[in-house]
Amino acid sequence: MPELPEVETVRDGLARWVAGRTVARVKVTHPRSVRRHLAGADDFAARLAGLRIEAASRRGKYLWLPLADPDGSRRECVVAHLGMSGQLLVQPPDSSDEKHLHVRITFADGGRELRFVDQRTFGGMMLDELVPAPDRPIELVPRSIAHIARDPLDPVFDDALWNVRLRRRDSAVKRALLDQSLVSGIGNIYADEALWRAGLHGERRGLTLTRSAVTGLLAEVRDVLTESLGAGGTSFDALYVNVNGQSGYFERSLNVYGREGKPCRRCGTAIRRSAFMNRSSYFCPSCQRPPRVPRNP
DNA sequence: TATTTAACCTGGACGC
DNA sequence: TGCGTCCAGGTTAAAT
Repeated sequence: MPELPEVETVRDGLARWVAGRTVARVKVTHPRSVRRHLAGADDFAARLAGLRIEAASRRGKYLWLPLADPDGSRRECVVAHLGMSGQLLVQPPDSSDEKHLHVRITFADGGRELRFVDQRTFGGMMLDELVPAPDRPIELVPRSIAHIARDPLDPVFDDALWNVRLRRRDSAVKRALLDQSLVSGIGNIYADEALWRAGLHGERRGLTLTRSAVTGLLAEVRDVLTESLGAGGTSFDALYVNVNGQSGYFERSLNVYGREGKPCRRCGTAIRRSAFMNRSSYFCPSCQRPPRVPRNP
C-alpha cells in the first residue's frame, strides 16, 4: 500500500519523467477518479490541457504537480492521492491500456504519457490552488491539503511539537501515528514496523508515554521510512509500483507486518495479529507489552 | 472539543 | 464450477 516511501518513489519518477513537459490532452475514463474536482471531469481535462508541469512535490501521501502560471493571476497544481491501489505510470503512447486505466494525460512532445491506474478507486486527482503553508508562508501547498501535517522526513518537521501533541492524547499511539493531521506519511505497515522497533504496543495511550519513549518512536519511524525508501518501497502485490511499473523490495525487510505466527526476529515469540481501527495490527506480545488496563481504543 | 466509527470500493482468496 | 463471504486500508463525514 502506498505510504511515504512508495509515494516518494513515485514523486521522484514524476520529477524525472514529467516535470518540464506541457500537457496536450487529458482523457478521464472513470469520473470517480476526479470526484474531488468538483467542477467535473470535463473541466479537469479542459483546464489542464496546454499547461506546463513545473515540478513534482509531495507531503505525506499526497503528490502535486505545480503548473506554470499562464496569466500571473494565481498558481495552480494537479493534486494526486494514490489511495490504496492507485498508480501513476509513465508509459509509451502505443503501449496497451491497463485494465483499470482511469485518466490519461498526453504531452505536446509526443513522448511517454502519464496514466492514472486504480483498481479500488480510493485514489484520485484534482486541480487545486497553491496557497502559503500555514506554518511557513514562503512555502506553497495545495489548499486542499494545507491541514495535512509535515512528514517525519521533512526538514521543517517540528520534533518538540510532535512530542507535546502526542503525549497530550488520550488515545492509542497507533491511532496517533495514522492521524495525518499530527504526522503524515505513515500508514498501517510502517506504523506497526516503527512500534515494533520502538518496543511499544500500539494501544498504549499517548498520555502514558514518557518524553524519551515518544522521541525514540519518532527516531524509529524515521529509520524505517528511510530504509524502505532506499529499497523503493514495499510491494505486496502488483498494486504498488513506481512510474515504470517496477515493484519495491522492502517487504523482505518487514519485521512484524504480515508475519502472524512467525517468530519475532528479536526474541522468537510468535507474532500476533489483532483487529484495530477496522484493520490488522501485528505485534510481538513479548517485546511490545499491551497496556495493563486495555480500554476501547 | 476530542475522539471514534462507518462508509467508500474492487478483486483475490477461501470455504462450501 | 459457481456462489457467497471475508479481507485489504487511507480518508473523511458523521456520530459519540
